Amino acid sequence: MEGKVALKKLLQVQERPYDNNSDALKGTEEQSIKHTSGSTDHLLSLSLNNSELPQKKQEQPLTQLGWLQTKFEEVKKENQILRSMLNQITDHYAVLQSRLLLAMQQQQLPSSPTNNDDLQKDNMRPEDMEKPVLPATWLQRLNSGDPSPADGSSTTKAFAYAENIEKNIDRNLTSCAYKAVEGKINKQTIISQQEDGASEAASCRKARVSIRAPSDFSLMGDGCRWRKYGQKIAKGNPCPRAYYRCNMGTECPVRKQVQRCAVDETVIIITYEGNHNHSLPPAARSMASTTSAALSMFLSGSTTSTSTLSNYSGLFSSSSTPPGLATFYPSASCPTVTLDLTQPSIDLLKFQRAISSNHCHHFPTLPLHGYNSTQQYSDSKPSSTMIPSEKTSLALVDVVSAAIIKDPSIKAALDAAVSSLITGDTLNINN
DNA sequence: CGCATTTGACCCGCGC
DNA sequence: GCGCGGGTCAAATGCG
Repeated sequence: MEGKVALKKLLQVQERPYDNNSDALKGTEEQSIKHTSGSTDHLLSLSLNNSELPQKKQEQPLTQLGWLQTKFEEVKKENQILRSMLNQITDHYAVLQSRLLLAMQQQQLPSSPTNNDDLQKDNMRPEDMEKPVLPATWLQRLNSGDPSPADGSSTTKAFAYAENIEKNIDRNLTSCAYKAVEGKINKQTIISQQEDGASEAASCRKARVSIRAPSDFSLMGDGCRWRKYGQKIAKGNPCPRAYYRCNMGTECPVRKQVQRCAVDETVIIITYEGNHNHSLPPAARSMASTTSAALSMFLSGSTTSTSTLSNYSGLFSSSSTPPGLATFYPSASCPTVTLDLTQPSIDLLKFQRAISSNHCHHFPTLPLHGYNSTQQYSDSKPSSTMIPSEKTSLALVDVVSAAIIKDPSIKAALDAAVSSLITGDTLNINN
């Protein structure tokens, strides 16, 4: 799974149109990365551009052989570097995935030492927290400016591109986690307002992850095959709600509902329930585009406070109230985390700090290799309005995690939604 | 003809 | 116990 995602990213290096930031492999040599199906043993192959060969081949056939051998060695080394990159990406994806899960599960461990540490982290300088952190070996290569034995340009660009990939993976994972956590925070607020938190949690049947998205979002496939098995007009919404069942795996339990928003028909609400029992295929590019665009939207704009989110009480917010980035709706039978892809932006940094500070202390053996998720994004400026208080956020993370532990189905549903989002974005890193 | 979708009937949980 | 509403089933229908 992790390997496939990482590989897909590298494959995209070869396939996607180049732009000024990611023309990683543009140059005289065109590298192609192939992999054997069902295996993590990736074969890196090379094809040489004919323009490299011209007069030498005719005028100096003997030196041509030597030149080719030299070139072959150079490319061989470069391929080794690329292979190393692939492994790095695979490892990092696994780490990021672990981090997401750990953030949800940290509640299981004692929290006393964490709080002080978290407070200390609160006092860290922003520049410390925002400094991009890459794996040691990766950083070493980037800092040395080396890796290519030839001209260095293509591989260096490849590293830059891979760095960008990593940022996007991290961004999306933490975004989704943030949304889930903030949604849970909001759930907690609502529950406390109702003074019925315990009974609500006990009555939870299945947890869901709901995604608000622009209507064109629904036109895109999300990489899964869905079979429609029902349609119903729900109370309070003239638009019918369609019920779909995942048709890919045998007896896949994942279901989704698709419905237009009652107050804004340009918005659709996709609700995922359950967890896929099969591997997900490469998502359709169109879906990836839309997902990426949606992610970009909420990653790059204004912010929403938890207190604002807590004002939501209806199943879906009305047009008169701004949609929440992540909201937890305590509906009658099941809790629903709503990820709002119709609204731009969240502040990733603070959440990343919260997550990383918590899990790092709870799981000291986690193989982070000095890596943490705090990265600096040019389009994601820290904002004090995102969360009323970072201490509040950290405390709420604990509260939230407890709810997730109480209801594991939340994680399953979140997994399904996150998988879709991540799968989609991996094909459109630099869009 | 096979498959997907539609749609009314039915089931189930919840509140009164 | 009853009614309501969400969710699911399965026969009917449509489509390629």
